Amino acid sequence: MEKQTITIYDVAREAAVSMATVSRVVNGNPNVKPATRKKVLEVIDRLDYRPNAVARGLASKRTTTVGVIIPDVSNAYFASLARGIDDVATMYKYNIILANSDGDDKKEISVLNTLLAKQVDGVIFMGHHLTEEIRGEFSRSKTPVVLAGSIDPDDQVGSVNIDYKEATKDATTKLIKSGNKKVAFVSGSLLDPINGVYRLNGYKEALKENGLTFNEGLVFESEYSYKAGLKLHDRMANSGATAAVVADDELAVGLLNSLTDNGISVPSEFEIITSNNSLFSDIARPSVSSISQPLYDIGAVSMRLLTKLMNKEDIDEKTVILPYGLIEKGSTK
Amino acid sequence: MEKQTITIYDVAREAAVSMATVSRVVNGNPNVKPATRKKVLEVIDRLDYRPNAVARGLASKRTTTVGVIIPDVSNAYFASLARGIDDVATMYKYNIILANSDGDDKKEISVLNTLLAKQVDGVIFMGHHLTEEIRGEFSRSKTPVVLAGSIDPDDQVGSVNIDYKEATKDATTKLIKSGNKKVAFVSGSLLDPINGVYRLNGYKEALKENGLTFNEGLVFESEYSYKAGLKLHDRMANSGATAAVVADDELAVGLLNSLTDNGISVPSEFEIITSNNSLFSDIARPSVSSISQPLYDIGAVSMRLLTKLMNKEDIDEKTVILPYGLIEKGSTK
DNA sequence: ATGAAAGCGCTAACAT
DNA sequence: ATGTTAGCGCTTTCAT
Repeated sequence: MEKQTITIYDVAREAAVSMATVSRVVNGNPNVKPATRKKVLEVIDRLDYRPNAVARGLASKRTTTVGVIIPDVSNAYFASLARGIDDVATMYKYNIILANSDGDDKKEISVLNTLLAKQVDGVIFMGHHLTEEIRGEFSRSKTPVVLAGSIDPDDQVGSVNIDYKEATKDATTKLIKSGNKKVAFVSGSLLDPINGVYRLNGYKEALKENGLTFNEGLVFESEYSYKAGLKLHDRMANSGATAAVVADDELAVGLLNSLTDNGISVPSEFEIITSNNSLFSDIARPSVSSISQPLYDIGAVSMRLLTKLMNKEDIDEKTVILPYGLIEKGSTK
Repeated sequence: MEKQTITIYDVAREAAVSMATVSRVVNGNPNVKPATRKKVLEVIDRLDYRPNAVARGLASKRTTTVGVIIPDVSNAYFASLARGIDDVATMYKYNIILANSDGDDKKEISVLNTLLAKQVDGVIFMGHHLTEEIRGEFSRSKTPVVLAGSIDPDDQVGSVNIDYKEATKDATTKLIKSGNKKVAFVSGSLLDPINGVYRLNGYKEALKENGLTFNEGLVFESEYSYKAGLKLHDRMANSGATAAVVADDELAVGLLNSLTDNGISVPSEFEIITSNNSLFSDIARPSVSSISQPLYDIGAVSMRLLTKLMNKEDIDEKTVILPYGLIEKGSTK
């Protein structure tokens, strides 16, 4: 019992038509007489014929598959984006090949190359720091690319984000207005322009507009993890900060728990605003006030944008900025 | 500037060899004279040739792509499995097509069919209730299937899990030993054999061995979500339970927070043991004691098993049971 | 060790 | 409306 596959040819023979007609029926081409269509469909059903997408891809040069490069699916932030991407992909009859990169430059390149070898029709890239090398690969290839939740300093490819600068500015301002003179800025690598440029600038602007001077000692660069947050406590205490804007929820909750566990009361003695409004921020006690990002939508809109690019449709604006919010919960006064 | 692709033919011409030889070089076939190999590799490099995986797939009938059916990537439990799957897939030069099913029977079938149409070499399935229909599809297809964190009552396909029954029994026993006479069993749909058969039986055995009688009123069937957990409070209070074994961390933390918010002290007045030992259980205050499952490994081992199946290697045992643990944290005495 | 040639299963002109 | 016929880019016998 070998894996005997039924091909378009078998269907054509059984239905006494040409393969072209079968192909037309399968592809919904209107140029088929209803009676013929019916006959062909019956045979397809009877033979349980399933078009071979690989052959199709080779002949048509379209695979209806897009590549998704993600730092880590098991990270809640990216997983939300991925879910939005897949839902819209499905809606437009695409499948996604998901590839984890760990944000590693080399892996990103190698993964992109295998994706291109597989002839994906488009690529959605999520990452932190967009290296020159990967940007080179993007422009060398004719395959459309969209960045989801990631910034291209040169706007060469499509991208979907929120206005990180304004969001951080809002959060910082709120903290200052409530009386904090020393607000810490806690983020991931400053090499990521989202942190080092947008968020940091928003933070600085807020300080400036409120007559506070920027203090290097209040800038904390950290890994995005709960454990890293727990470790922040000592340095935070020494800095004299009484509040913090944090770029990541795990990090924020780690900081929160380490403060609380050390007898510092949040929000009365220390206020925190985080950035992703994830379940982590709701679960924590107190719950953590947060910027709210439409993560699912960022993914969904990225994929939608990519479908347009793949279709060579006219794009009004390939740099999309989605709205954000500021949710006040228990970690602010 | 059209997307002018260079093919194996271009390389063959430039290197003054046949396509067959280029193919051999690309595929690492040893039957090539070193000098020839070198010459070909130079041309490949110069022309920046990249083998077309689709053509390759059509000719060889292997796509080096596996399909992964997942209820929801944005769920931490499944995301961890997915990460393990992808890492091992990458290790063995496979890519994964990830498809969300929402655990919906219809979607599972349709997604499986598009995956098979794309000629994936294998499928990893994660789901709750394995319907007869999908099991039928599995057996009709010659494509190997492995279940990750999901049970096939008939053991027809490969699967990787922990011993849910023993784990639940251990957790329940611990709760009983610490003095609780009424321990609630909180899980997702009992239609999922993991819940309705394994976990529930483990729970019942623990009761029995400790001289307690099973009480229907202590069985809570719920959605796996934080919100659903929050809503459990009233029913839980009325049931008279003073402890609970919970099948999902979000659910457990929801229950925990609702109890705490209502003035019930955990663990002194109510004890909780959850099942996934995820970050949620660490973040919560008190942190939640938990069964620990090697989620990443379940994914990794599933994929490893699938590679063997795809390779038609001999399998010692296609039903793999991985070890679990019991981590005592703040929600138990 | 290398080449020639026949597909793989389908789409897409081009005819009719 | 339907059929014919080239490919798509590669792997894989089978020769040599």
